[in-house]
Amino acid sequence: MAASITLAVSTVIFALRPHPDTGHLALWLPLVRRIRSPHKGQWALPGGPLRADEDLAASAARNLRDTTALTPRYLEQLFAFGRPDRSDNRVAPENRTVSIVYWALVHADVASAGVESDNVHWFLAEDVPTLAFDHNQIIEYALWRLRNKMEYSRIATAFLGETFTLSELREVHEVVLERTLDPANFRRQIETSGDVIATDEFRMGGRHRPARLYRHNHSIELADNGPLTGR
Amino acid sequence: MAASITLAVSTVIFALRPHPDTGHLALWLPLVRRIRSPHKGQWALPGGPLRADEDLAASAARNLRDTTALTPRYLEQLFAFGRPDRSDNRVAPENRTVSIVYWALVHADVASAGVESDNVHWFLAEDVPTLAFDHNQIIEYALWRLRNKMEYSRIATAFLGETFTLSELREVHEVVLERTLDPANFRRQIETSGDVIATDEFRMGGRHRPARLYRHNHSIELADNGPLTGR
DNA sequence: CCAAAAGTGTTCATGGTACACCCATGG
DNA sequence: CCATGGGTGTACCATGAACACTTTTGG
Repeated sequence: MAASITLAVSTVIFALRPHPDTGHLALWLPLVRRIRSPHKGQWALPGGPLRADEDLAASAARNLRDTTALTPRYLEQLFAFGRPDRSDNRVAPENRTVSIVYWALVHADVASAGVESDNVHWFLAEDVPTLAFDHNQIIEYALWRLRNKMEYSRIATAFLGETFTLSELREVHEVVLERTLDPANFRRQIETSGDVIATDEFRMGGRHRPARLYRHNHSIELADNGPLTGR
Repeated sequence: MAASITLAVSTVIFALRPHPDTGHLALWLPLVRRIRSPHKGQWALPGGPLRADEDLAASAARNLRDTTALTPRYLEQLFAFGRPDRSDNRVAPENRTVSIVYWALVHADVASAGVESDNVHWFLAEDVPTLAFDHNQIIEYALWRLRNKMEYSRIATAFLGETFTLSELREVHEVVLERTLDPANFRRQIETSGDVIATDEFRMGGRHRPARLYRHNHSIELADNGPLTGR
């Protein structure tokens, strides 16, 4: 029997939701339970074979929609993983899988939290179990890319709604980067970057001065991917 | 007949050699002539199908060795290109190819220049002809990544031999970035980065003060690819 | 001595960091 | 009134850009 190579697309999906213990925002990601061998029953990244007439990014977006019922606010190719031994398939060792992995940011509102089922579960990024295949390493790499991009692009707004306060935007940075940021300096950096636009509205209700709402500047791409923009 | 997806690996290979007109260094890359349909006779990136038991990076290195008889000084995955229509194959429209593209830097010494044949030819990066498939766009993207990485990593040394002067290193940056750099400031930036180590030797022979030779610091990776290092 | 590149010193602008301080709201 | 986060001002420091200047070779 001839050896065959299967091409699959998987997606690492990130969202911010409150931490169950502290109540502060935390990074979450959804995983799916494998329903067949190999690694049947283990948790894994959402994904599946690339369809015959489907673009790579479209396949990632479809997997994302199927598992979370959400639309990605940001979607980018992460890496193609193809070590011959990564499938670890004792059943058919002459077959291997090459996975083209995307990573996505979604805005997880309350509604989307209810999409969980027995086979789909959201995990804290800091508390991911042992996964099928090399998916733990893939998530590590996706986290590294997310943190890198958080520092020199405007992807943070993808976690938020249409309008947001600068405190909310700062909290996104703080949660992802795992360090506190000076509110005064953060404000100035964001304001001079031109990435956000001030509105006339304010977030009222706190026991403190109302915070101005901003919206993000749609005329600027979330991240500069050079000649690949829009691909 | 069922639709099938072919998985191929291609490589964008960069080297620096003198420009035929000006004599200054310039960016070159080797292309191969396609010997079969589609696009038979046109120039294209070196590459081919992934072998059954071959790692992705190993496949790229093999393509590189076959076309240039060289070993890559730097090799990194660029992107996976998979638009369903990118093959433009009128013969078998139900088949498509997904290409995982790598990019490489090689040190092109005199010997390697003789490896050209009727089916392998080095082109100036600024003067690449119309290529098969979407390979022109792929090269544009590889150039963008090369220029980006040149500014915040130490890949420039991959173009040079074991020892080099700071002028030579600066010229690599200048040619790739297409702008001149202040020699005094460049020197200080490189020296404080710790990327290179001064030797006791000097490059003699010019009608000017001899230049100290440096070698690169092997204890630092050429580029920080995070958890993917060594993969 | 001159030309040319190697190498050093100094100044200035910019951008980030630390932190003091005032503002506006709810309670 | 107080507590709390929103928002402003300012001083300091590190980094990089610009450029004058000295050094060492070959011719």
